[in-house]
Order: sequence, then C-alpha cells, then structure tokens
Amino acid sequence: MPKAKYVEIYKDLKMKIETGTYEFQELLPSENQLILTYDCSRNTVRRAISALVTDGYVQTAQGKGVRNIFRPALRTSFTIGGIESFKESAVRNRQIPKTEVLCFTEITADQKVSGRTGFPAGSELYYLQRLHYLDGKALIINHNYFLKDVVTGLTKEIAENSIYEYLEHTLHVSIVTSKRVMTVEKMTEIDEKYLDMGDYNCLAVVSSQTYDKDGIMFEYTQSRHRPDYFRFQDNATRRTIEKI
Amino acid sequence: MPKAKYVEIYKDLKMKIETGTYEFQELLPSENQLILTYDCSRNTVRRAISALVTDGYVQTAQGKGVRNIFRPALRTSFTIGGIESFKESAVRNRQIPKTEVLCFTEITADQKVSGRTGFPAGSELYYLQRLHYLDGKALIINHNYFLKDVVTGLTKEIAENSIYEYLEHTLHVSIVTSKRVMTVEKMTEIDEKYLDMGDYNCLAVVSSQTYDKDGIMFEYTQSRHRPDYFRFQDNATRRTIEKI
DNA sequence: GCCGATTTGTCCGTATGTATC
DNA sequence: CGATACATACGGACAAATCGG
Repeated sequence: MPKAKYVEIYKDLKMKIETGTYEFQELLPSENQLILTYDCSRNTVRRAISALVTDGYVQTAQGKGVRNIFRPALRTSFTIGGIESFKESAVRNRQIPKTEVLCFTEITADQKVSGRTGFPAGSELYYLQRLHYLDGKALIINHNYFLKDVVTGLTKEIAENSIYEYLEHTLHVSIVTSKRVMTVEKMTEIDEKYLDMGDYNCLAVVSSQTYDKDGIMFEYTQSRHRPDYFRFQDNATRRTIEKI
Repeated sequence: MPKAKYVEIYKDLKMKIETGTYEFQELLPSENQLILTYDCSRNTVRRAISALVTDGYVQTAQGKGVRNIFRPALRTSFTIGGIESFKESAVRNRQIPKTEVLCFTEITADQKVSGRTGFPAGSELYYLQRLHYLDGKALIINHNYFLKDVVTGLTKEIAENSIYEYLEHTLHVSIVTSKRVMTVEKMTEIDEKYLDMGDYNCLAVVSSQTYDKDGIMFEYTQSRHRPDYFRFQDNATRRTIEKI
C-alpha cells in the first residue's frame, strides 16, 4: 500500500531532518541533487518537499533553496492535525489508553440533533458517550453520533476498543475528510462528574464531522477535553492563494 | 502578482462552488473537461483541485470524480487557518476592529524569555501588550515579542494600527511560516482586568512563532482569547503519507 | 550595477497504474 | 470487459529570485 515513490522520499528526508543530518536553518540539497540521489524526476522530489512544507519541517525560497526549520522541542503534542483516533495518538506517544462506554443508544435525529450535528432530520443514528483514559487519568469525554447505514453492527464491545479500527479493518469504511471546529465551553454536569476538573470551569471542545470516500458524512463527534491535557498544534503558511 | 494560472482556476472553481453552480454532493466536471474549459494542462487543474481539497471544499475519489462537500453554514469562523492578522480577519467578517496598546517596551531575552518564546537568549526584542476590540467588546489580549533586527522602527502608533501592514508594506518583511499551538489556560490577573470574562475562569490561548522568508523567527506571540468568541476551524484529511 | 550560474516556481505533454461503473 | 476517472511518474521548457564575481 505505501508504494508511492514521493512518500518514500518524504519519509527519508523527514527522518534525516529529525535525526540531525541537516541542521536547523541549514539548506537541504537542491532539487537537482535530490533527483540524482533518489533517481527520480523533479516533480517527484517537489511533491515530497511540498509535503514537508505543509508539515512545517522546511520552508522554501525561490532562488535560495529549501531550509530546515524543524525544532524538536515543539513537536510533542497530543495531536498534530491529520485524522487520528484516540488509540492511535496514544500509542504514538507511548501512553496506555483505556475507553469506558458510558452510554450506548440508538436514536433518530430530530430537528435539534440535526441542527447540532449536521445529519439530516430523520437519520438513524447510534449515539454514544465514551470516557477516555490515558495512563489512568480520565481526560476526554466523547459524544459520538454514527450513521447506522454506514457504521453497521456497532456494539458496546467494539466501542470499548477502537471504533476506527472497526471501521477501517472490518467495514472497510475509509475516512477521507474531517471538518473540525475548536472552541472553549463551560463545563457541564457530565463533564464534572467524570473528569477530574480541578479548578477549571471550562473545557477544550473539538466538534468534527467526518466523511467517507463516497462523500457521506457518517460521524459527528464532540470531544470534550480536560484543559490541562489539551494541546493542538498547527503549521500555517501565507498562501499564494489569497483567501479574501 | 496573482498571475499563476492554477490560482485563477482555483478561484473560479471556488466561486462556482460557493455560489451553487455545483450542488452539495455533486461531482465537478472531470479533469479532462476542466482541461478544455481552462485550456491548460492536467497538472494545472490538479493543482487547483488539490488546493480546494486542503481547504475542505471538495474531496476526490479515484475512479469516480471530484465531489463538492462545501456547506455554507460551516464557513463562518474567526479564523480558517492560514496566516491572517487581527485586522484582516475583522475586515473579512465585516466587524469594526480597535486596538489599544497597554504596554510597549524594549527588552533583552533572558533564559526565561528565551525558553518561553524560542528566541535565543540575548536577543533584542520589542515586548508589547495589546488589547483588541471587536465591535466595542474587548476580546483578545496579545503578548507580542518582535525581533528588533527585523522589525526596525516599531512605534506605539504603528502598534495601535496593524503591525502586519507595517511589516509587509513598509519593511517588506514577508511572513512565510507560522507554527501555532492552541491550549486552554487559567485566567490571569491581567486577563481579568481587561477582558469581560463573566463566569469563565480560563481562556483560549494561541501561541505562535512566525518566520520570515530568510527562515528567521522574528515574532513570538501569545494570543489570549475570551472563550465565548473563540472559534478555530480546520479541515483534516487522512493523508497518503502515514505520520506514525 | 550588470551578468551568469544556481535554485525554486510555473506550465506543458505524455505514459502508465488503479479504482469505479 | 471496456470506458472513464483520478493517482503517480517522467521529461522538458521557461520564468523569477538569489547570489557571487
């Protein structure tokens, strides 16, 4: 599956940046040199470099070259963008995840649910509340809404493990796009009951709509995070394309 | 300046999506048709489509086509990624911005400042505190650190307007990359004094490091937002490139 | 200040692979 | 199976920015 040549080049360059083969602020070899190194076309090295740019590893400058702007200290966050399940990110950070299913029901979307989630009114849904632990601490409460037509046969047992694994490996539903909105909200009674909130009276809230490859939105999730363990990282670039 | 052909195609397609020429869930014309429409090469239309994908307007599926997944209701947020100044985003949302400079000093980075901001110890910096109003409401407190070598001649008067305008139009410093981290933090005395926090005891905090085209980090800013007016939007895609 | 070499940015055309219908 | 669609890859050409002599 991971066959594309530009991906291999991306990985190799990223590894070399992370391990210090190129120093911070140093220019990488020019595109022409990389063409020789990897025995490929210019487009292919440029795709790899482009991916490094969007990930914040390097920045390019016409007439100069490609500069390494990676700083290791910054790259230890709970999430780095992309789409990643709770379990995946926990494993990546070498933490021990656990999930408790607080509530598992089936509902039909009324106007209110429809307005909140974006599902059409009348949609048949699973509604779950799940509590996520990391290294024994309750950190996140998730409110999940799944479209029954797509996420067929969901059970409490599956929900205690990884729903995303079930989606990808059993149902072969591939997650393609996810639209997320981050806000800060007041704590609710449920939050207070299950999360150890200390002095905090608000949480970091991530609401997301997830689409499969057929363009069907099959999931709406509201993730409520304990503030002291929430961290979201992002690399922005002044785009050539003006957004105004 | 905005001459690139793929940018024009991007803009045209985006406009057509936003104005309903293509309906939600509808497939756009195929790449081959777009090649004829815009009289260009395949690579060029693909670059435009690729930009639409990263902006969450469409999603592609091999063998099927390019699907419009744009929903107008979702696209009204304070920031949509990218790098945008306070004034720019205010104007875009048709709001009236005002900025009050609470503090304007020059400092030399000690170990503590260096650790917090990422500037090397000994750097000569401007340090500012600025309060941003929108439609008369105090919403954001910014703590700005600017490298004096790059941001030469900064004054209180400039800081009351738009520092980014000064950077781009007067100093011709172009912002290229910005690394951001979003967290939720407890309110400080300063926050409480200047922002109308109501019941909230925490804020949304965006910390960012900004680089110019020479790869020099010339700005560190911590933006502290009143929770009820903070909203960050993001489109994630399951990348071909595995991050694990 | 100009010129030429280097480097990235844009664009074109073509070929092949793979997924969908 | 064939037609259509996107994904990957190659190679070449010229423009624009940078830098050193």
